[in-house]
Amino acid sequence: MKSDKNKLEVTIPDFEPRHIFECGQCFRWNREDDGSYTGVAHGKVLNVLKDGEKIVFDNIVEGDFEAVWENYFDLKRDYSEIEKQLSKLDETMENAVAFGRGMRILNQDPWETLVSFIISANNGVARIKGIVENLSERYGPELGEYKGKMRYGFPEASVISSLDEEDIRVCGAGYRDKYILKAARAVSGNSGWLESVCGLDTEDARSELIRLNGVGPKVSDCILLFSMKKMDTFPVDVWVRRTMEYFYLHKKSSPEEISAFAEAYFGDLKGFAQQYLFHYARQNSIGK
DNA sequence: CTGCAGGGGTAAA
DNA sequence: TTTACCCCTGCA
Repeated sequence: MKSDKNKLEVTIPDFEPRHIFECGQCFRWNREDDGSYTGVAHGKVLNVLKDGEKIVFDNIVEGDFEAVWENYFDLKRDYSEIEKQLSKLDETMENAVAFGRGMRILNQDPWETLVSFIISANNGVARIKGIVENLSERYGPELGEYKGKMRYGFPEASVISSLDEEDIRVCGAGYRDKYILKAARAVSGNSGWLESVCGLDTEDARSELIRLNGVGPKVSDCILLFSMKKMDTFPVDVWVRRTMEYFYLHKKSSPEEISAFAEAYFGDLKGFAQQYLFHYARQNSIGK
């Protein structure tokens, strides 16, 4: 590990920024001209560049690698082993893993993830990113300038709860404005509730999340997988459904049938399997 | 440039 | 089980 001021260079195996940031799990990371990515997470601005075997973290605050980023990037987990296990299942997984090698499942902030995936319903990635950015610029905290641009953190639930529907609508959220507002009021009015959901087992956490308006089976699974370390979930969206039907089920199947198959076939690794499959399918338009 | 489908689901009928 | 939903983006 080598450090400069605001810069930290670390050798990390299985770390490919493109696959981590463009596999559809996060919405606040953007590619720079030099191939690095700049993003905001947990109220911090960071730039990540892959330089051969080395990962260069820029704009990093002393101590934050251990305090924040090690967990955020899931660095304690052995992805080589996961990739090996999944690859030997069949040729599809072998291809999916080969394509997305270096992907990692992030540990994002539950509140931000909850809102982001409420927005994701019936929506494309480009627009989701725009809405999340608008919410942050209008109502989030200033985090200082980086590369000549002011950066903003995602607004707290208490801040959003004091807005009205129109304030959220102007960010481009469309009919989801009501859902976001209700979620903000539920979360800020029940202090500790969202944190307590993280502590429940997957089944119970899921039923809690689904009580929120705008959160159904798919959105709840994404929140569980991308912000609550519930790796035994298998979010079934249109891409995963098409891919699973195409490669495994060979017929039109309901999300429940697909989940059941995934449970039996991928077991404990189904969360990771989902992410490799989703990324592989979407980037290559498989099944469409 | 204008027009028009279609989108990483969900709630309500 | 089916249908409407905001509105931005992509592509005729």
